[in-house]
Amino acid sequence: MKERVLIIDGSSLFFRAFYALPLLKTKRGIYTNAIYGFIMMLENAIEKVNPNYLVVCFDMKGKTFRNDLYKDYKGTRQKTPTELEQQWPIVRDIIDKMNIKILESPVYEADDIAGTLSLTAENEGYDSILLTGDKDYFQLVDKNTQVLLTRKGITEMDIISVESIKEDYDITPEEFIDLKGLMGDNSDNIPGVPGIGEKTGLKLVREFGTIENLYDNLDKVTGKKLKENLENYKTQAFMSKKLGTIVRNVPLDVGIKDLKIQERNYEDLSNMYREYEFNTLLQRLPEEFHKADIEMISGDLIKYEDKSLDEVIDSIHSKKSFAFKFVTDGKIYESIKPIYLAIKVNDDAPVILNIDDEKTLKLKSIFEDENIEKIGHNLKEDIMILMDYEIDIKNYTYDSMIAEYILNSTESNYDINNLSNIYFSIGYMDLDELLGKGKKSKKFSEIEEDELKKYFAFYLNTIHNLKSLQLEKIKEQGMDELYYEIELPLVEVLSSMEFIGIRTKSSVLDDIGDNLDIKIKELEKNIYREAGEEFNINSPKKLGVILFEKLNYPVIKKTKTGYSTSADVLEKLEGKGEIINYVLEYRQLAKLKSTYVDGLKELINGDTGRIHSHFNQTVTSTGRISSTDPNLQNIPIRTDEGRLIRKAFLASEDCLLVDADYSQIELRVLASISNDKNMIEAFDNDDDIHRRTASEVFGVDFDDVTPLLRSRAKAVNFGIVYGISDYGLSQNLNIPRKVAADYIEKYLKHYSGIKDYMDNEVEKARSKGYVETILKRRRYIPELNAKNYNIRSFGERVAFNTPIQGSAADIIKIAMVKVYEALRDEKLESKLILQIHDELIVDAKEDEADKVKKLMKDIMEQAVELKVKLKVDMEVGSSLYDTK
DNA sequence: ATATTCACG
DNA sequence: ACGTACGTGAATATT
Repeated sequence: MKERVLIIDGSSLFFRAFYALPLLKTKRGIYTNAIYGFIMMLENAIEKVNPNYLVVCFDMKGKTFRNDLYKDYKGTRQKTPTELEQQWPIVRDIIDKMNIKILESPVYEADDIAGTLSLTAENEGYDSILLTGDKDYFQLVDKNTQVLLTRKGITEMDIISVESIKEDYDITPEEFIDLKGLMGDNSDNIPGVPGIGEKTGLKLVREFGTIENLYDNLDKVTGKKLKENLENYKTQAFMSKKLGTIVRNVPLDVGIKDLKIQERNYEDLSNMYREYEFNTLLQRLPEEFHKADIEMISGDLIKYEDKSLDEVIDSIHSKKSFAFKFVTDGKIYESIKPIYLAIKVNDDAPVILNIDDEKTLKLKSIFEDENIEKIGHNLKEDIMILMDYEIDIKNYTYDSMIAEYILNSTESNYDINNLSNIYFSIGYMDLDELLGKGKKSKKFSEIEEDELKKYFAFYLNTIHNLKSLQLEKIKEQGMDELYYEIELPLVEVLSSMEFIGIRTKSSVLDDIGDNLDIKIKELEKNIYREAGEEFNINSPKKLGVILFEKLNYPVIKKTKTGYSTSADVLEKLEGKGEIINYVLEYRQLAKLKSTYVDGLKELINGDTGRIHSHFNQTVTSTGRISSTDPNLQNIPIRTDEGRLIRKAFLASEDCLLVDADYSQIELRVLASISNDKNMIEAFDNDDDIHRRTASEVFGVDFDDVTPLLRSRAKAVNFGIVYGISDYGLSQNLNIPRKVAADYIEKYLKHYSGIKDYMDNEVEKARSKGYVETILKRRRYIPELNAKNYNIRSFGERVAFNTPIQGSAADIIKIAMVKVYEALRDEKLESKLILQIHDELIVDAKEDEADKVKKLMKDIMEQAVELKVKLKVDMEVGSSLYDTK
């Protein structure tokens, strides 16, 4: 039997796959339907044909020689949808990893290359099979050449041979060229002869064979109109035939022998199939390349060993690397004492040890050994525990939670079980499943030991399996610096901030609370009096009824469930009755009392007298840090009454708080990345940026800018960063929409670089699927492809806001790591304790304060080199109230 | 569990 | 013609 060559019309198959399947999307928001369909069709064809040689031909973008013949060739083609465009590089990558050759040409199309190869194959004594969704290929069929035509869906294919063509059409394969010359082709915009479709075309070809013969015998054609059209469109018919003829002598620098089927790169394929969630394809790979699944089935993934601490220590010394997790009883921050330590040394099965203070301290030298590598998941928890034992961890090189966050900052859950699902399409158990939820939840010490050990075996095995996958991706995406220089060292910085906390005096809060209570009671009375009845002021529903039904205030905005009573609505009703002001003030004070007085008091740690807020490194989609329990990043400052709360946050004994605040960091970042000359100049001059904006946008002299104009300009500056709309600005400033639109227009004229930047960034996001910060932190934006206008618009705003907010986050994170390291290296006792997005606060020993102040300012201003200077304002005081 | 409101950058 | 500014977390009411 002859050897077979399978020639794939890649472009045709790719389009076919895209439209045959629903728009599939990965958990990360990458579209994959065309890729998946393509690979499935490819695999099915390979299975069916069992070829010895294999090649994929693609069309390249842009004009081909056919456009020289006829300038409108393919002129009616629509622009490729971006959902498809994005899948293009990925499918090529997969074909590469399959070690299949890709052929393409800037002059010829895929069918010309395919036609040339099939002819070459025939001449050299092979059979060839052409896989395509395009009937034009029928002209290539002969006794050694068949076409595999994709039918509906992605699994069905028809075999087209000389015989089947004869049977179905009663013409020869070559005659398809003539048929096309007469019929034309809508999709390629080939004109043909008007009035001739498939039926007439076939009749003519059956009777006359070639177009040349047809025109030689035109008198024999029956039908007046038909004859007339043939006469009138003769040149067009011949040109159409030429356009429809597949070229079979394309110069190629490969022979059939070069297309021999090669061993695939299974390792890479398995990674890619996982990434794109092609589970069926993953299962078809040889066993060893979907190991986690196999491990799970065989139970290896949850298998642990029982060894003594000494045995584990010995093996760590010989292997120099281990994954670990401390198990504390109940929630980690309630009780910091570990009861178990799970350790997995290299490939060995995990060991889950019962542990106490003495045993933990026995490991001190190992954790502090620079030559022993430590890896884990959510290491912040573990580092805090180590800090409690005064163990100073060295050489931690991998945290799977952090790694996943920089690979995809929009994931909602970074638990180990979820990562296992994402990467290995297999899960074992959630923490909630192990401990139970709500009232019935258990502590770790109450869990049956085998169950607990299985869970942590799974935990550590998964960390181990994830490591190379994630680190390779990080490297590929150019994020090594972000990961190794910023995010990873930051884990220790946040551990320390959380561990140390901030001194908080509850008596100050008590006093403020008592004061608030009096005022709140008074306001309550006034509100009830105005309303003429008592009701729950805290219920927007009931308040709405009182205001908009009983008192007949005009309804300005509605929510999904009823009337909106938010502050911006109430402010528009101001001056129309005392009750509005009472409600606004009541709301403000009630918020202070419940969230900031009562809420904060609960969270002062009884042992330390300090608040240990949690700084989360994997929450925001832009790269910022978030703070919870309590949120120390939203302590009141904008109103005088709220600001008093800050008197409760104090420097430690014999200490001062040193507060360093980046001035206008987001606008500076914007000036730099947009390269807007005007805004850069403003910062170079050290101008008051809002004043300068006001002067330019409102056309007044710099010195004549009034406070009102300045504050409006300030709102415009903020609006721009957020992705402004005229409506949004008009609402914010309470001005007519037309006026707002005018402001924006003037703004973008003066800062034209910013306009260009916005457009470019959205375009980049559309073609790549993501945007990047200055440190290559990524955010994927699948919303840009949404059909819904609102969602898509959101995507556009996110596309240019994220690089700004995210780059600012990058900068302060760099500063945090450097400040932390400098304080440690200079052997200072002062500690970094807070970060509030553009602000760092150090609890400094009184005699170190000056040194700390200088060190912080220098580090922060030099954190990165932008096109504008970074400016930091410093304040020192005994409380957070005094530093502002 | 979800919606509303409001505190911050 | 559409519906409207980025990123968070906490308290409260309501389903």
